[in-house]
Amino acid sequence: MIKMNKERSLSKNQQIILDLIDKSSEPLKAYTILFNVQKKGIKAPPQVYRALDKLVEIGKIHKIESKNAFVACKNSNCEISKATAFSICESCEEVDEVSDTKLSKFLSKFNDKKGMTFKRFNLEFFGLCKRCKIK
Amino acid sequence: MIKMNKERSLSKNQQIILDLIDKSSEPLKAYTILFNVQKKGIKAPPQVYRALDKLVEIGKIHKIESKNAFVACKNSNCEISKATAFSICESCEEVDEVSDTKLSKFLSKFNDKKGMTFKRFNLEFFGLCKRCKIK
DNA sequence: AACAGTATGTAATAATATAACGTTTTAAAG
DNA sequence: CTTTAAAACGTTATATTATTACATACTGTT
Ligand SMILES: [Zn+2]
Ligand SMILES: [Zn+2]
Ligand SMILES: [Zn+2]
Ligand SMILES: [Zn+2]
Repeated sequence: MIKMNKERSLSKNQQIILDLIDKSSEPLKAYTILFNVQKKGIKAPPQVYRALDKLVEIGKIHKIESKNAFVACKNSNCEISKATAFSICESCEEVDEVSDTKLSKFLSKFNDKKGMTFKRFNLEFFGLCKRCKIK
Repeated sequence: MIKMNKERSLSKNQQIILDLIDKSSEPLKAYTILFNVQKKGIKAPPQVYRALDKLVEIGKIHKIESKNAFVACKNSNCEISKATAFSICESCEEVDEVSDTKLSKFLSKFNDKKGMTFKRFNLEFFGLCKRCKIK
């Protein structure tokens, strides 16, 4: 069985939730999402979490683990959720997806001494953004 | 109780919880810890979380963000919670602290294009460990 | 039409984490 | 030895994040 459809079409709930995350300037938490889509008929946590799981799986969004929050992938050529890196400002909480070829190459090629095979990584940098440094 | 160097001495609860994490072969979750120290008089979540927060702060343990679990630092020369990297087996869930000079140098020197100053990073690699690859 | 896979709606509950108190211990200064 | 401030403690309640379980409906393929 070969799957050919490259451009999977999203389901209704998936699209609603992706739209919300996409237009947000900051990472959104699951229950913030829930609150904001209740008027569209998504009323319960499992509906949100199921859509989030799928969107993460297909690489449309990423989870910021240290914040339990979700951002849209800004990086259309980013390998599907396999190699993610973020910069997080500890003052204003701004989150950006880092896309740096050297960085992702270095990490994708990185080999463990213990013979482990890496299929995926997630990297979170913390610090102060340009604006917050000035203050 | 031995403390001969100028290291900060831990409080009673901190020591109990560090001991438990230290002798565990796997990351421990907060409520697993709570359950296991109740016989020692630690009865409520805040007691556990307070000790965990402090232990993370002083670098004795690290939080595995993708698992909401805690491991002891195996790397006595690791910069205090500033530069952490872990390998996580997706099959057996084994977690190891990666200590690789090239990796930590590369990441500590990494500079954002947007002018952000990084003070800290956390990296989590996912894949299959040696044993799980064979199966 | 039959089937398999995916998605949905809903209720209940589990798991993770913090707020808000007041009290006690610790360590350092006077 | 007192005073004092910071850190740690104990306790109750509550907030936040995430999953289980089950019944139903939609999707595309044979
Ligand atoms: Zn991305
Ligand atoms: Zn900032
Ligand atoms: Zn360490
Ligand atoms: Zn394994």
